Amino acid sequence: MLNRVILIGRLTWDPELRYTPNGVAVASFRLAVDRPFTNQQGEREADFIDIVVWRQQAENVANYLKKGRMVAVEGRLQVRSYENQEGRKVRVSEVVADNVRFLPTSGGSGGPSGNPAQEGGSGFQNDRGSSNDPFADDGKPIDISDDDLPF
Amino acid sequence: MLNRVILIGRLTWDPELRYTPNGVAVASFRLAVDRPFTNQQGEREADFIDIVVWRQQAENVANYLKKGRMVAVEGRLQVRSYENQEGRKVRVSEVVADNVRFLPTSGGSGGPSGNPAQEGGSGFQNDRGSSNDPFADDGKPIDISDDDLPF
Amino acid sequence: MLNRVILIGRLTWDPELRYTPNGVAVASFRLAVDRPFTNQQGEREADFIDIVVWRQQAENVANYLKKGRMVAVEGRLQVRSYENQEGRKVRVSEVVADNVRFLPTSGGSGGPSGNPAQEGGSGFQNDRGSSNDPFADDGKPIDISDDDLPF
Amino acid sequence: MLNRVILIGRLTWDPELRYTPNGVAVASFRLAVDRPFTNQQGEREADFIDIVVWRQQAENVANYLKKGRMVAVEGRLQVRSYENQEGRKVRVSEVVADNVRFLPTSGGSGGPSGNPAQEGGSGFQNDRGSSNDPFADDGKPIDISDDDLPF
DNA sequence: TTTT
DNA sequence: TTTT
Repeated sequence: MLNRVILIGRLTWDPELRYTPNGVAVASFRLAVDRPFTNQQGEREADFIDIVVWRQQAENVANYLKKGRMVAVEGRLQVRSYENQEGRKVRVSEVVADNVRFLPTSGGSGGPSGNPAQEGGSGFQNDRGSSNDPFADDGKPIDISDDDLPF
Repeated sequence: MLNRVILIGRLTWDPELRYTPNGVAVASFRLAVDRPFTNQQGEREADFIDIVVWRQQAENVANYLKKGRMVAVEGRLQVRSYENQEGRKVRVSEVVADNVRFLPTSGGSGGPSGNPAQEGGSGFQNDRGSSNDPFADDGKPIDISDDDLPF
Repeated sequence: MLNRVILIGRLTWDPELRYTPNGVAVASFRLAVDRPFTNQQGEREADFIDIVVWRQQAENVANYLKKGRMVAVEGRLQVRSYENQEGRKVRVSEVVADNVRFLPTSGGSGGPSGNPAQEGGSGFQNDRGSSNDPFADDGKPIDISDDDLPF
Repeated sequence: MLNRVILIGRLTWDPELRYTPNGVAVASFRLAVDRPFTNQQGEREADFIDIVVWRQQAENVANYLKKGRMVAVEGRLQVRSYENQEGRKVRVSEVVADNVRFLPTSGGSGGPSGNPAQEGGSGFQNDRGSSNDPFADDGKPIDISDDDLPF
């Protein structure tokens, strides 16, 4: 009923382009997506996720993406099932993308491109002037309080 | 019951950092998120979306992000409502982020960082070899066919 | 560059259907989406989020949805800005839906429809047989261990 | 770097509950998620997606969910890889859920629970009154026009 | 075959 | 093993 996947990761190798008998382009590539935590050995692992993309975006992917490039992918998770030569059922999972956004691969301006290590917050209170709400397009002074804490 | 927002965009100005009376850090910034289509004048518009982030990530955002930097944001859409000085009800919408990923801002290696213009596909069929399924880790030859077209 | 919103909530009133001068249908409704936590008074609040949907789905929404019905909505967050009669800039946020799924409103079979209260886990270990991986379609015995803990 | 999956589907069988050696609960189940289109034979297929959930939510899932129940799942897509007894590399994909919402299974009030069939829109223009913007909490009359069409 |  |  609803099936949505959004990923940001890097291509583990160059994309592969093929065509259906009717001439419809389909590109496939594998994405390394870093896990948000480290394992018990303190190493950061990744999930290696197969992506399929069709038609014009397949051509773009094949023409412009290379191993190591970073992309954002939107799509749905598809699971295909078949029997292999030994009669074993094999399940293949892949993300069928309807949107692949090419992202810059290494930063030029503006500081580090990765997230900084998690360090402790200062805990000091900001002594600021009249308006506490940077989004207020209206006169009301809104004081932020610990009531607003979302977690 | 379920409320999930995922955005990629650029900061329209430097983030602002404040603290609650209890010393909890909260950062806010505005994101320009390009729309996926052009308007009737052929111009690409953007949505300007306010983001709020708390605690350690607020400190990181304030320390490392600047106007123009690109980020991926995950969070929930929050709508607050209040009466302004003229007694009008004002609604404020913002994304309360639980995850802000810093992205590289401009590409070095590996080709263009934006998506290429949408041009027509070739329509020619690929003369491909033995394996039709780039993901197959098994012997079965799978022919892609137009049956697999997802849209 | 990427803008995706996914919501599950209930309509706060019946949808409203209108048409553009060119006869294109557009439906709008407001969704109450419960927050995932309670406020400091122990009450569960909700975000009230405006949804817009176009064309055929607008007609379906107008024909079949009523106040109180539960839906899943996929779309993008749009922020429009204009000046009101007093010359104040007003920002309007809404989710432009490309997919509205109608969900059953109250449970028949199979137990409670809401989530149960959070109670403590038992902590007892399961004494089971050979295969530890319910998804294994292969012979390898996979032992789950605390290494697999994702959080 | 970013890995988010959101699904709505039905359990294909009762969930299975296990515990790690340290007594941490882990539940697993399979979800049938209908595809948004029909295949060339006009049949609606589904993807069968494995879900894993940990700790307290695992206990809740095991206690309250049964085959056929509808749920919304939020999580990340995980791909594990191992060698089976024949020395073949097997890849296992599953969604590690951090949020499982129980949904009502069959509708009581309020009309049909599935989406209606896609029929043609009327194309007639609405003869509407004073307010054009159902969301306007302000004086400005906003005329919707075909410029607003998002797709 | 596994990205940075 | 495959939901409605």
